[in-house]
Amino acid sequence: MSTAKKSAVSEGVPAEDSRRAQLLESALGVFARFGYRKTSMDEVARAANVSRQGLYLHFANKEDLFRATVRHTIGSSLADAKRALAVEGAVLAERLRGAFHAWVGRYVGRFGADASDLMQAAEGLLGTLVFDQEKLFVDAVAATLREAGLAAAYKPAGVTPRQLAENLCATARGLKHSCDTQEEFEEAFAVAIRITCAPLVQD
Amino acid sequence: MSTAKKSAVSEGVPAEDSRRAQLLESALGVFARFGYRKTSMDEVARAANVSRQGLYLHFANKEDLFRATVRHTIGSSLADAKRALAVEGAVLAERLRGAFHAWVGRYVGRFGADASDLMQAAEGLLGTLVFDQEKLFVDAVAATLREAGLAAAYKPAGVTPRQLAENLCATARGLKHSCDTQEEFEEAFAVAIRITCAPLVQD
DNA sequence: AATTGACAATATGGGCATAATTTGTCTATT
DNA sequence: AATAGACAAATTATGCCCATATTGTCAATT
Repeated sequence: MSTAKKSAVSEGVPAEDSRRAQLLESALGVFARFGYRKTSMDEVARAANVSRQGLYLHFANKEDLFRATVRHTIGSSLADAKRALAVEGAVLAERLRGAFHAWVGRYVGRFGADASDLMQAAEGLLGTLVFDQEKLFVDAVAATLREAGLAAAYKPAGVTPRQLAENLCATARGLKHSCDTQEEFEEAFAVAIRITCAPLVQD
Repeated sequence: MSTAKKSAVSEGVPAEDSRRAQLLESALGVFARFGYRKTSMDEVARAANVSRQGLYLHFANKEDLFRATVRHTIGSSLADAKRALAVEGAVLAERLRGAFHAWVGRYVGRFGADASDLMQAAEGLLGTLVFDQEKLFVDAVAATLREAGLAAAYKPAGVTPRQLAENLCATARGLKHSCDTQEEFEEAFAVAIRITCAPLVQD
């Protein structure tokens, strides 16, 4: 569907797509601060250093902009998370740290009080996409835990890798609500990882 | 301060205090469903099967009723939790299950959409009481974990009993937000306990 | 100790007109 | 490809009035 121009650059990424990505990053910042309802196209345009009409040149309307923002954000979050999980030569704990940083930690402390309508808007405009992507994230974490040998370590306790992954997600969710800053979150979640990976520590 | 009447009963609990406790239990149900703002004294009175004036006979006003409700609820939650942690002849996992049931699980699924102002009201009318009690809960859990020998098991991983306790609290917080029913919460938290207690399982 | 009925003072919610903002779409221009 | 200016339509915020609900406190009663 996308009009594939010939302006492909060294990286293999069309210039227009990286431009679009810049706009979406700016939009994410504004949506996170003000929520869907209280975010105006003008505010997004100013945050992205473009004119309001420049926004409409890339996105049909506010709904379209929001859909694209969520898709881009959650898509790159999942991609970054999977990349972190696959890093060669890193111990499990470090890979988990990177994955959960990409998936949640990166966004802790960036949401304002009016942002409580974001989930509702996302569900209304994108259906089960967020939920689906979250399931894929859990899948990826569970697979990594299994390959790292945690399945055997937790077998006696009757806990599956999937349950370990879901438990880490639940902990991250809780910390997201109780931590004010990103640093606080990362530090507390590092503990959660040490706890989960404890059976791997040779003593 | 309390006018100690001579109507002490078999249990050693004055009849008026158990009456008061009944009123507070009813009040908790209403506050949980409707929040502080949208709860009326009339609603509480009807839920407790007393007249509205009967309520004012026990509590000076709505603020007083709310303060007493929060104090009673959080106080008995902490007491029940400590009791569960001290149960003789129960394994650690079972004691933790009881403690977190008394502290959080018991209340999962009982809060309505309008209840989001409860924390704010509690902070405004009771200061740091809720926060303080939560700290005491963490202390109690941490002490139990230490006595159960988890400190030694997690020493190699560099995790203290207090960090284990705080991590369990974070997980409980996350599950509270993602679980719709109490059963769902208890089941998921049982997994969290198995993970935390895994080092104790002899294999 | 608790209930009923009643009361004034206050708080809250709905409706409505108006002002202000925002949206989406034009043009003309660089 | 992007900007600026302008525009009508739609949405949202604001102030006000009024009806209703709620609060806190009476006195009378069981």
